[in-house]
Amino acid sequence: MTSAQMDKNQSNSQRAATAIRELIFSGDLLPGSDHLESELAERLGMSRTPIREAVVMLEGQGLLSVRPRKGVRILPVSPDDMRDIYDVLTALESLAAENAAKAGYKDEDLADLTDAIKRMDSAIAEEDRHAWALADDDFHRELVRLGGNSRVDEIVQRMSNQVRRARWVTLFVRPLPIKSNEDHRAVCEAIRSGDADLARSRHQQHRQHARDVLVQLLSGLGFNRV
Amino acid sequence: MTSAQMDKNQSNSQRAATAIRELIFSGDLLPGSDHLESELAERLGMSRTPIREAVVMLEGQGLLSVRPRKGVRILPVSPDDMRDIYDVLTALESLAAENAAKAGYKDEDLADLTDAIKRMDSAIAEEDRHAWALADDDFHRELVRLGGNSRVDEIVQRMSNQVRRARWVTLFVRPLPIKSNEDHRAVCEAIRSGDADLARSRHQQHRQHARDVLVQLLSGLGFNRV
DNA sequence: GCATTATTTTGCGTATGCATTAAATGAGGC
DNA sequence: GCCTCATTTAATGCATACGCAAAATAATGC
Repeated sequence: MTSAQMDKNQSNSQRAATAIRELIFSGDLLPGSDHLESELAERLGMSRTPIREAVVMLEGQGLLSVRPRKGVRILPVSPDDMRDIYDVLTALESLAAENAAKAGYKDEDLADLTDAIKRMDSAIAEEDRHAWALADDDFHRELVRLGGNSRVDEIVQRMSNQVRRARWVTLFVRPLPIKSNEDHRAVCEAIRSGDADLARSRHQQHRQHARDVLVQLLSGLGFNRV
Repeated sequence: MTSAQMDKNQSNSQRAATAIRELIFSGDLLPGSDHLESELAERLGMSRTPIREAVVMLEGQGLLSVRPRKGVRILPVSPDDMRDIYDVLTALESLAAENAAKAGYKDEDLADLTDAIKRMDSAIAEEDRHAWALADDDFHRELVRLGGNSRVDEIVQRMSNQVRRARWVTLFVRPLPIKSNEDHRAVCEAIRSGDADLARSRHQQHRQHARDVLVQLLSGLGFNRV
């Protein structure tokens, strides 16, 4: 899982950034925990300098905060945070859906999107939640890409990363997301037919529902942070 | 204008970040220009280390990009970029307006908002475009604050910074924004009366109009970058 | 025994030097 | 005259070192 391959031509700072990100997502660095720069440096086998740069980057992405003399703190994500993040995702992905519908894509342009839907279908048929999650990610990423707004792309990516930590809750506690696929298909169809309003509203509804389910779940199960 | 006051207890990295930001906004560092780290270090009277950290931060905010051996490039903002940015602002500020309306604020909570509107009114009466711009900024910032979503707040701030560079175009070339104030008042009223849908749709319309005017202006005047 | 001060420890911010490597320059062949 | 390859130049990425300030610990007075 930890794909720590030595990509030759990228800086140690970048390697450090992705490595620390991985450590956070994998749960190796728990939310709320503190870590000294020197500790991370030793752990990743480099000096403090690239670690610091990585930490500055990750702080900008909202994954951690540097607290002088207390180490960097891995930021927890509360249910309220999750609601905020989902609201941003809802707004921006809906915008992407709308713009994608306006762009007049042909069927071949939507190949990746329909493929992702297909994979979600078969994943549901086999009750393979992990495969479903991967395909779902692909769907959303491709949708945003089709939206053609690079800043939306970037922000959505950032927010998705923060949600990813609660993935195992969304995956294994909630019921199999069957209705979800109807939504995906509807959004895709609206894009194909160029109905921007429908694409937007349908995706918005889809995301809002997902948000409600997740927040309810997290609060109900007593998670105050993830 | 260059408020380079020596705030005693903040790091040089942070000072460097704000200083470089100022240099960009003030036009001292022109869009598209390249600057060596050592040059910036000397200019700000510190070593390269804090400069590098500042540069990493600003790169994360989309203001510049580090291009190894070519120096940091101040990123230009094309009309297309401007459209993308305005679309993000539209989506997120509309969300904020909606949430603000749902929050059930009392009149006193909306004091800052109405105050900003008042200042815009008098600024228009006196044809003081600079004062209007300041009040307009305040209005939008306060609106987003009332939305109560910290991530929306952060992202909007970031995007607004990028727009700010084209401010002089929006300010002095376009006609006096009289209609703009009607919009602001309507949004404020919708929030007061708790009409979330109206608040959202009205603000969306307001922003989309602003976007169209600006993009048209920039393209028409032959600005390919700002 | 507790509070308060003195001392030590320790983590961070920054400066500096060096090795790496991309760009620039020059030499030589065509 | 122009293209190719070797050489030089120089900016960066990184490691290291050091001083300072905050936290932790010990010591002293009450």
